[in-house]
Amino acid sequence: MTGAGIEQRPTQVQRHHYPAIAVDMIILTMGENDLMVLLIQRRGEPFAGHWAFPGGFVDPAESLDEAAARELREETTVSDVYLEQLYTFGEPTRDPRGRVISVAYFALVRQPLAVVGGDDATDARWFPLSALPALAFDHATILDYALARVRKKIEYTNIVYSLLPETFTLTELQRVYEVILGRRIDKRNFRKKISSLDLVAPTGELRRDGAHRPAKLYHFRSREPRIVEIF
Amino acid sequence: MTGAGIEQRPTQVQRHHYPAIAVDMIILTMGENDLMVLLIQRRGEPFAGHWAFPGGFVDPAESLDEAAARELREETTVSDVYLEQLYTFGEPTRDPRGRVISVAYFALVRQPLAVVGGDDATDARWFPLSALPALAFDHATILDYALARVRKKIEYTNIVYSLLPETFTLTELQRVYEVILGRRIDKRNFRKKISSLDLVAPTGELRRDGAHRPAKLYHFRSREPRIVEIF
DNA sequence: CCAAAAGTGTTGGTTTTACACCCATGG
DNA sequence: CCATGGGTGTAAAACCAACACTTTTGG
Repeated sequence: MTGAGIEQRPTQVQRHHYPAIAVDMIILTMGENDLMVLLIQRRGEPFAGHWAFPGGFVDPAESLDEAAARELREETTVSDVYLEQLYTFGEPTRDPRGRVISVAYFALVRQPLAVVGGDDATDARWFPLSALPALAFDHATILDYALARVRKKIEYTNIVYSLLPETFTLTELQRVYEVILGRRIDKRNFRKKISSLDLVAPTGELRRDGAHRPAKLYHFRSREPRIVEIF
Repeated sequence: MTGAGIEQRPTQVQRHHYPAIAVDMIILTMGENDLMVLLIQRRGEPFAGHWAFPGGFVDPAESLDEAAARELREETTVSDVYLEQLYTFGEPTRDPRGRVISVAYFALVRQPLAVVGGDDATDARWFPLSALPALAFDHATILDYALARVRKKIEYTNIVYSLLPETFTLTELQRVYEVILGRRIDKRNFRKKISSLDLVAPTGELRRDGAHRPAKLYHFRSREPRIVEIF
């Protein structure tokens, strides 16, 4: 054994054999019929041509949350983002170049957020979950974690606000739940539930689009994350 | 910016400015009227005399899970433990000696597990949550995370099995839920719920202790972690 | 006038909560 | 025979799931 107990940490932090620490960002948004995830195509080895989550190393003076927020800013224009630490992946062999421990974060962002042009023309694209390309490293596993977390969390918090624009229709709201939970929801039951929770309020506006009755627009009463039992 | 995108990792992992990676173990067990947490008293600075979670650095060749399991073995004799990664804490200043990123794990263990005599007479003790000593570093924050996770998780999984001996009474089982959730539960409703879930089965034995009707003993049908909606 | 999506209530079944007394034992 | 904790059922309320038609509009 190597000496248990935090009290046995060296007085000065040593300078070798330490793994590198990266953050990887699972950035999700709503597509038409699917969640979309932002991926970057790798040019060099290993995994050249495969797609990976945006991410990068943690700077010496920044916290993990700050590193994640920075990486997010570098990829998208942010507003009303929901950002949460997901899990830390540290298999010794997950990066063939050397030991890299990755603290994964997931972010839920509003759709119209343009992908920021990579500073070096890296090819960044949104992919629907139903048509993912080959992922680099252990990123397929990481994505599984992220989706499990989001599916669970959407049921007992109000974080859907981060996936919707300022105003939206109840049908659009319902669609978000259906896409993430992967099942149809009864329209009447859904509206009854939502209105009993006081999460949203009508703006008074209508949206008219197409040959049918216009839809009332709603907005979230609060865009702060909050625990609310929804399903 | 420092160069976004995982594809820009250096070909060889560099050897400096990397933080140290530790695991910290929040080891919980059932006490009489409270959850208990295992703590180790620090001798040296910083935080001399304060108490801290057991933990230590991650070895170059081991995964995070392996490091956590090793630290757990070094502190307790293990059997039927539930072990799960909790969260990663990486504030740059959380350890005054230098940057240490701590991947926290929590473990739920059976009570009679003796604390292994520290290899160097470190003072390790169980503390009830209601009477904690001063904690070192950011360990009070970490404990809050752990408790929130355990409280949530106990409601939708069967992980209580890890806190109870092979056989137990329904009253003992109920007590675990009451202590962790911090509220009283109606005995009849609790038994109705538990028996509807098929989590436990009677062994046929009775336990007689004291001047009252003996209690039927039960055991868990399965001691594998499983998702079960309990409350 | 037709097609399309928006909007709206009721009923039956299930689940949850509240609540009080008898049982078996040891001393 | 008494004190102790073990064990059991029922009724009301809340919640959830299933289900179909009318409204408003644009073309």
